[in-house]
Amino acid sequence: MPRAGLTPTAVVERAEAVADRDGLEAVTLARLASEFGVRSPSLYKHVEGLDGVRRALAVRGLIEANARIQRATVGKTRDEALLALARAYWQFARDRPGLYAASLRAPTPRQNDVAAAGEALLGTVLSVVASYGVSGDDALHATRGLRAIIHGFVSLDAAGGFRLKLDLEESFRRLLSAFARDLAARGPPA
Amino acid sequence: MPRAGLTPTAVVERAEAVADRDGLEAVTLARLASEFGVRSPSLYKHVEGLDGVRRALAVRGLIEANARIQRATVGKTRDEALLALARAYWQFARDRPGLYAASLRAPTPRQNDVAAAGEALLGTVLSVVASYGVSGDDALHATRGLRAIIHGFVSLDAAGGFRLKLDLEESFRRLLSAFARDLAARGPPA
DNA sequence: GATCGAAAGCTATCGGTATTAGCGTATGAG
DNA sequence: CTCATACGCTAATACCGATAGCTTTCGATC
Repeated sequence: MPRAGLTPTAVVERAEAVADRDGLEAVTLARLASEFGVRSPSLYKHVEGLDGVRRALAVRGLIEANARIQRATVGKTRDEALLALARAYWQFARDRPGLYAASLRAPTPRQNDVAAAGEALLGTVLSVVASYGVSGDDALHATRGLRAIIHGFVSLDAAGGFRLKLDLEESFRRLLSAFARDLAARGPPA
Repeated sequence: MPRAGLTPTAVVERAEAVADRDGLEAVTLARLASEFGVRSPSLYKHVEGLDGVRRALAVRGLIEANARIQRATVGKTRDEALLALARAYWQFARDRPGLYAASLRAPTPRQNDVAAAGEALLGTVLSVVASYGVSGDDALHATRGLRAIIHGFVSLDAAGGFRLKLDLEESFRRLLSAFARDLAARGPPA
């Protein structure tokens, strides 16, 4: 019985591919094992069971989202940065639906790695908000609001919640611009 | 073997209780059967498998949310109605976490009952938006935005996404008032 | 009140999942 | 070349949903 050359990252990367192609529910140890031509118990030598795979997916999803957002917003401020952030996150959800879904299923970030990845993402959002010149509690309330808006819109879209023909981009733009106006009003007068 | 007196609604109501107490994942045919002192295959005489239970939960969740929102907004308009709607929905998610979660897992409302319940809820939201005097595409964009805001905020809260000490009510209020201001600006000058 | 058919709950079974225990072998370090 | 370790395996357990087909209960009808 030749070795399959499995590694933790190989398993998780395969899990990402399965999640993106066939949905997060399709990510099962049996499925992963079969894709590697291996029996499921063998996977336990590399990952901590199905929960371990899911946790790793969540972390990688958060990291990927953060990376995309940072790439998109670097050097930008205010409305330009806000729009870029929102678009980058939306695009992430569209490009990597399984990884995106996995990143949402990290309800109890007891695990340090999940918490760290989540906080990094939060920091990026906060810095965009801060570019409007708001600070302190204002900035924190605004960060919550921005997360809610983007998460709400993107997840409703991903779940097929918007069934009308009406232009989605336009809805998104309007929602963000209303938020941006409010944010600008809270910052310094100019 | 005496009859257990099962009915479709009895099964689904028990499923609601399990979902609210132990989470939606705990809603399993085996669990429901055991709660009724019955074997799992017996449930198939009353519901269409686990999928049937889930579908029924989704429908009942949407109906419950709609009922609460209608009760909360009746006789109100504009900001008063908007705030009441948002609060009622948030309260629903807090009071009935399992049923709330079930109402979100209706991604493909192919089933007529799910679609109908979803559209009824949508209609209620639309009527609140309409109270601002906006109509046509403006109203549809606004309805999408409002859904995104509320869904995003409430689901992030339900998932434990807001871990700071900062007052949640205040964050919610600010987010909604920014939206309301934009909405008022789109309506007739009144 | 007896009868009988439909409805309800049962057992048995199948296929799927995760997980653990413990075995044998391939592999690379020495 | 040896051998300890890492790796993949089989076997077994314990869940889960679902179907087939049997038995029993119950109520409508005569």
